[in-house]
Order: sequence, then C-alpha cells, then structure tokens
Amino acid sequence: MRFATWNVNSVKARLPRLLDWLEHTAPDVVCLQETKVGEDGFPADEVGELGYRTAAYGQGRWNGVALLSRVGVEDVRRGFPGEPGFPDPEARAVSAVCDGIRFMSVYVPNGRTPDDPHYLYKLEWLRVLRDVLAADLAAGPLVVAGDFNVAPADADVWDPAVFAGSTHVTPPERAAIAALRDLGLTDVPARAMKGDHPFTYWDYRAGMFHQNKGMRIDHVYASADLAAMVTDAVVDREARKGKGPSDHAPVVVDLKR
DNA sequence: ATGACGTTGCTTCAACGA
Repeated sequence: MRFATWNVNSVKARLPRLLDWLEHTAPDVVCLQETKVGEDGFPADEVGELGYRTAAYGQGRWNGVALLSRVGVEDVRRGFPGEPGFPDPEARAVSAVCDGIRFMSVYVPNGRTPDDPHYLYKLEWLRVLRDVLAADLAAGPLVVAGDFNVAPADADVWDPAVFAGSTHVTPPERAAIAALRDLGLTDVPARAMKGDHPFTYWDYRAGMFHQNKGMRIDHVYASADLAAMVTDAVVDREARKGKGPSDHAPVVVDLKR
C-alpha cells in the first residue's frame, strides 16, 4: 500500500498539479490539507475519474481537509469530539477507514505568535486531539498524517537561530507532539530526495526553496503495527518545483502488509 | 531592511499563512 499527505494550499488552484501527481504517484490513500473549499466545491468528480473516492471537510476560504482513497472510505468522521474552535470549530481534521486502516488528515492551527490567542488554541487543539487518538489507537491500525505546524527538533528548521522566539519550535508545541508519540504513535521519518534535510515546507518568498531553507512540519504518525511494515518514505520535492506549486511538498509512504 | 509570495473573496486591498 502507498499513502501520502500533502498540504496543497488550495485544492482548486492546485487541481491540475494534483491530478498529474495522482497519476504519476498512484497512492492508494491521500491526506490533503488546506483545501480551502467547502465540501460542495471539492473536485470529487475530477479525482473520481482517477478512481478515488473523497471524504472532504471544508468551510470555504480557510483551512479544509480531505481524504482521497481508491481502497474504500468507510466511517467518515469530520472534526472530533470536544474539538476547540477559534472561536468556532474549523475544518482541520477528517478521518475514515480505508482498507482496514483508519486514516486521519490533520491541519494543526498555526499559532501565529507565542503571545497570540491562536497559540493557546493550537496547544489546546493538540491536547484534545491526543485524547481522541488514544481512543482511535485502541480501536485498530491508525495513521495520522498532515501539516502539524511544529518542527519537532532544531534539525527540522533550516536555521534554528532564525526561529528563536517563533511558533513551530517552542517547547510547549514540541511537548504536545511528543505526547502524541507517547501514545504509541511512531514518527515515520521520510528521507529527502536531495540533500540531508527532509524539509516539507519552503516559504514562497526570497527563493527559499532553491536555497533549501525549509522546515519539516508535515508528519506521518503510525501505530506500531503499521510503522513496522513501512518499506520507504520520501519527501516528494519534485512536486514543489516548477510553475504554480504548493509551498508544501507531499510525503509519500510505502508499506508492505 | 520585519520585505519577499500566493490564495481567497460580499475583492480592487486585507487576512492569513509559518
């Protein structure tokens, strides 16, 4: 089985690239984030022509997540119980069972700055997510993948000094991610296609991608049974190249069951 | 140098992103 996660930064703007990438990468399941479209506007017909069924959760202009699967989509859950809002709940998590595995696509709140209320929202969102995932883990095989908006270690940003005092690297954010790992979720480390740093995000501005000044903030966490079956995981930096890319690259995981 | 770039929408600039 091959699955992937990708923050597409608008599924409408990225549709031609998404369809091309689906054809060439041929994943069985895809976790999408920042679709920026309501459920009615999601291009389900277009991905359907490639054999994918869709479970979308969207709200329009901001956020939005989805699952694409060509191995079935059952028991779809939009959001999760007790999910915090800002102030209202946002479209940041969707999960479904695909071929016996529960996949959850997550778009963790950004946090903006450490002194912003959005930062406390981010930490609370991750805290409640942890409790939800504990229950999901008890129920069976689980993959939680998406844009976590946290760089778990200093090596996950191109220059730690630049990020001092910023979100994405603070100890409370890193502790919130570590708490997910402590549940028994295993970080599936993706290799870089080029260079030593498997970054998944590069700012559009100032040629950051071409200088490889990026961040590793998109992650795949898997239950231990699945993590043991992983045969390869890679950041598809090819998808970040060229005209009209997302600012995130997909992470593609292969596992042999 | 606190900028740069890209997407969205009750657009003609502001909000947001990380």
